[in-house]
This record gives sequence, structure tokens and C-alpha cells, in this order.
Amino acid sequence: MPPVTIKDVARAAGVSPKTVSRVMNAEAHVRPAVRDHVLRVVAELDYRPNAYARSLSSSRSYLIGLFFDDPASGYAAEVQLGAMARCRHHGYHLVVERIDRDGPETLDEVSRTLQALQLAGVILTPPICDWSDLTDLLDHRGIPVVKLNSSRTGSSAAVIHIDDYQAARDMTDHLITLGHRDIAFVQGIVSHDAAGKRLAGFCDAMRCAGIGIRDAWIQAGDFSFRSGMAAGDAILSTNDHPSAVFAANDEMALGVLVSAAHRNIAVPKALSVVGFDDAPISRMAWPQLTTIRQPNAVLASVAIDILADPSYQQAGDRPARSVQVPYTFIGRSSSGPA
Amino acid sequence: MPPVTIKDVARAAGVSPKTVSRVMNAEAHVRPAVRDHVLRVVAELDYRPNAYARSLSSSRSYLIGLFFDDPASGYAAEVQLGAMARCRHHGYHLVVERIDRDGPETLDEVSRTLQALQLAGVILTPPICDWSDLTDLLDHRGIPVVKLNSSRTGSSAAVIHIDDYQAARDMTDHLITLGHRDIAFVQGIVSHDAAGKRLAGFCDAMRCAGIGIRDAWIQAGDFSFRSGMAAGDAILSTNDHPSAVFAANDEMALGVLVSAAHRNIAVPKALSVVGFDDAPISRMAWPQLTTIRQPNAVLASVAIDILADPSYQQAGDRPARSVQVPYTFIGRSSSGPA
DNA sequence: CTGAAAGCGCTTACAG
DNA sequence: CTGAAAGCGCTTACAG
Repeated sequence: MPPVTIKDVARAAGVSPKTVSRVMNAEAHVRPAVRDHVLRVVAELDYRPNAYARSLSSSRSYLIGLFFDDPASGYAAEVQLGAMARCRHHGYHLVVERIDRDGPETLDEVSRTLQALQLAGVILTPPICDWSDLTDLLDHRGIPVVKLNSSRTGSSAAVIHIDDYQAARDMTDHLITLGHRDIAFVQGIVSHDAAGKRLAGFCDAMRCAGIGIRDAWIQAGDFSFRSGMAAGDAILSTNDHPSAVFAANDEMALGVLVSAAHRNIAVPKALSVVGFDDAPISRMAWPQLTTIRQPNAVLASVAIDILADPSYQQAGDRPARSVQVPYTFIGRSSSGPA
Repeated sequence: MPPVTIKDVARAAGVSPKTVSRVMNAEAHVRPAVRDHVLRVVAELDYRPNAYARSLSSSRSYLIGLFFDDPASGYAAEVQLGAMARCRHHGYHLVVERIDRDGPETLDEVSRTLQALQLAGVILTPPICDWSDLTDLLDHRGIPVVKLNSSRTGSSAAVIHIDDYQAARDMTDHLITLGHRDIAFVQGIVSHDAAGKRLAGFCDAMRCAGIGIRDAWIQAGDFSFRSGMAAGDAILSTNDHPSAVFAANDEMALGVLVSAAHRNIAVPKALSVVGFDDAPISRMAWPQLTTIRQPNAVLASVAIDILADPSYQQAGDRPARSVQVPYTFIGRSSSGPA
């Protein structure tokens, strides 16, 4: 049987299609009695408006884009989960697109997607949230954008993030309180907004505690397990290695852990290792990682709330918004007294 | 500026909208010269057909649904990556939906989604690919379905999978060849098609080699790290523990690894541990896991190819299809001689 | 508060 | 091989 349309409902309810439309969109100016009656018929017939017809006539869209570069990280999965749940709540759906910054046709493909789907909004995750060619394209088309895990405003996008700086200070203070003074730091990709803040938080905490930072103990990294292992190798290869390592994310911390295991350095007895993110893998390590919980699903929910807000969708009057979400320190067994 | 429409192209090319439509859809019966000319105008104006209008008039859809239960696993991410890439190739887009089998309104929400979006097809991943209420709903609506990592046909869905049985036999033979005879097995959720096959492959390999299987060494598990750790604890708590453990996936193998570390059992010296899937985490362990590479991105690509095939979309004549994709044995350092 | 008309941007079915 | 007409299922803009 063909799907139920607005006409079927109108006929069955004895009103015009326009009235049904008004009820479905919760518009004002419908007598309560009529409203209730229509709603009853809708339920009876199990009527669901066709999203394509709706979008075509209103040039609104019920699709929100979630763009990311690396879907393989637990990060992307967590963001997706939060976004999906909230989309359902607002009656939207999530379209995922992989954006490969190095792909020669990526921008062209995005542009194709935008015109074909006329997305109601787009969520951008790191690192592509800082790719200006992309944000310019989105801006140019007037598409509402929310950037996750970046506090860099600019353009008309809203930003949602935790206080990476303070969280990194907290984590460093945790180590200092445990008696550590020889602390190494493994950086993320420094061009990411969050990575820079985490480094700054570490440095400032050390400075405030009057502890010097050894150059060789600030190691480069790119947020990958492999780079964490390399950093661990560099840091732990000498006899006077530090008593603690703070990696800018959990994957790298895991790499440091493996590097330590390789050298038979006991964690946390001879070395404390801490991470950042509370990724699922942080609990699959041994010992489990002390880390900072970054509630990515919550960040994503907030992003959807913003994008689904009709008033935000009006082009033009999009005030710069910056939302900060609380983080949590998670003490586990990978860190101990110096 | 408002988007370019088919009328704009028609006017600029001096043909009717219908001809432009024919060109865009690569239909026959257009003179090559006209075709080329239209194509040139399309490129010039950067015209992209509006997907909503297209779908509304043709009641075809350019959206494919990817349904899963647990997006947090690396598995979902890998599937997504393969699906996204292939969707782009075919001009489709991926809509992700989380399906919580235990949610009271899940089926209702799916039904709502189906009517609103009229998906061109749906990819089902384990475990929901075996949820008959869901597959019935999809069947009832005549929506093409492809199930991943399941070889259970039934209904009209296509299935795509590796040879889990043979892969598990191969892995078991690997251990046997290394000299192991005391081998434990950690099961996945037995109701999953693949989990059953892996167990069967293990048992048959042991039987063929004339090796007995001790009951206490077949441990239950649910594919989670936690369950792997519990199984490891059960298996390794006695002094005469096995010399090798084969876990039905990598996450559980990691749990066994941690359980062994806990007891100071050296891997692979005193214990070989092998997994299945070649999940990203299998390389983040120490030692790295010997495993079976299951090319999930490839399975997903194949699924998209099937769903994007116009002939497959015609309701009715959907022949049962079962595609088997090759797997790869990955020898790493977590397994060694008995 | 309610409805009739027109239109969103395509494709289908039909002519020629 | 090409096109004019009608229609997909909604919403917009306008009346009343």
C-alpha cells in the first residue's frame, strides 16, 4: 500500500491539507479541538510527513551533516552517538561524510553534497574544523556550522569545547601533588586548538609550582599510538628518565605505556603515565589510565541543539556562540606517588 | 544567489528540462552532440540536481541507511569508512542510525525514519542484523537490505561475510603448528552467526588434530574487553593453565593479555594469546596481537555496490545473495612456540 | 482561525 | 531523438 499522505489525513479528518500541515508543524492559530482531532487521525493512520516534499517546498532540511577526517578513532564514534540521539529527539537525521583534507576533489565533493542535500547544518570535528577553505565554503553557502573541540571562533560558526587549558593544569597538578617534579609531556598536533591549550596548561602548572621543564622532555606527537610510542622511546631511553609522563591524549599515553613495558619500567611504580580524553582504550590498558574525561557525546548533543534551533538556521543573524562543557578528572591506576 | 536549477540549464543550453534530465541520468536516446553540449553547460553553471526534488518525483532515494547498535566499536568506524567512500562513488549519502534493540520505541522510530526518508537501502550490522522484528519491518516496507558479517540468509536480504569458520580453523592450526596442545577459547556472543562459526572452526581444528578440548577452557564472553579479562582470570587462575588462548575477537584477547599481565605471565613466552578482527587496538597492545584481518571496509563497500544497483532496488525480484570476502592471517608477536 | 491556489525542482507517462 | 503536460507531497503567500 502506498504511504499515507497529507491529503489522506485531511480527507479523513475533514479539514484542508493546510490545517494538517499547521498541526504537524505545531503552528499557532489552530483551534485546540481541531488540533486534537487531526492529531488523532494522524496517529490512527500512522501518518509521517515525507521529508523530501517538506524540504522541497520549504527549502528547509531535516538532515544535519557530521563531517570528520578520521572515523576510526573512538572519538568520532562517541561524537556520533551523542549527535544521533539528539537528532532523533529533534526529528533530524545525521548524514556522515568523510572529509579528506588532502583529497584533490574534496572541496568539490562537499560542494556537490551541499547543493544536493541542502543540509540544515554541519558539525565539524578536529582537525577539519580549522580548515579555512572548508569553513569558507560553508559560510559562503550560508550553512550553519558548529565546531567541536575547538574554541577558535572566527567565521560565523559556533564552537563547543571543554576547558582544555584548565584540565591540563589539573592533570599536571595531580602529578605534582603526587610528588613528581621530573615530568615529561607528549604533545598532540600543535596546530589543533585543544593541543595547544593542553601544552599551555602543562607549562603554566609547572611554572606556577616553580618546577623547571627540560626541553628533551617535551616531545612531539600527532595524537597517534605510534607517535606516543616513539615519544616514550625518546623519553625513556636514558637512565635519568622522568618519573611521570603526561600525554596529550590517551592513545599516545598507551604508546608510552607500551614503550615502558618494553623496557621493563613498572607503571606506576617507576613511572606514572597519564592521558587525556578517557577514550575506551584507556580502560583496556594495564594499568588503566588516569585521564581527563572529555564528554564528547555531550558536546555533540549541544551542537545538534544549536543546529536544530530554527532561529539559528535563519541566515544572517547568527551570533558567535561559544559553549564550554565541564570535564572530569579520572584517577586510575597508571599514576602513583613519585 | 539561488542555486542553479534544471530550468536554468535548459534555458542556457537551449533544450527542454526533460533533455537535461535525460543527460543527468545518463538515459539513452540523446544525440551525442546534444549530450555533450548540455554537459558543458552543466559544468559551466556548476549545476547539481536537487536530491529532494529528484526523490519526490521519482520516489527513488539517494540516501542509504547504516544501522548499528554499538557505534563505539572500531568495527562500526571501519564499516562506515568503507560505506562512505563507496556511497560517494555512486552519488549516494549515508544516514547513520543507532538501533537500540532494548529501546521500547526503537521499531517505531525506525518506521518513522523509513517513511520520512524512504531510504534506498539499509545496511545492517551485527547484532541487529539478526533481529527479526527489524528485518520484518524492513521487508514489509520493501526496502533492500544487506547484512554484514552474517551468513544467515532468510528474508530477502543479501549477506556479506568472510569465512569465519575457516579463518578460526586457520588460527587454531597456527597455534597447533607452534606446538600448542593446551588451548583455551573465549567465545563471543554465541547467538551471532560469526561467533558460532568461529567456535566451530576452533573445535573442528582441534578434533582434526586429535587434541581434546577441556570444558573449563571454553569460556563464555560477549566480545567486550571486560568479558575477555574475566575469561582470562578464569582460565589463568590455576597452575596448569593452557599454553595458548584464542579469543573470538581482539578486544577480548586484549582482556586476556591484561589478565596475564596481572599474574606476571609472560606473553608469548609462557602464554600465546591470539585474537580475531585486526581491530586498531590489536596493534596498541603489547605484545601486538596475532589475529585474523577481517576487511570490514571492503564488506561495507560491497554492500553499497549492491544497494546502489538500480536493478537490485526494484522490489520483488531480489534474489538471495551471499558474498564471501577473503580474510588474512596476521602473525604478530603475541603468539610463539609452546 | 481556516482554506484555495500556486509553486518548490525534479521525473513520469505520453506524444510526436 | 525531443518536448509539453501533469504530478510527486508538501509549504508559502495570500485571502477571507
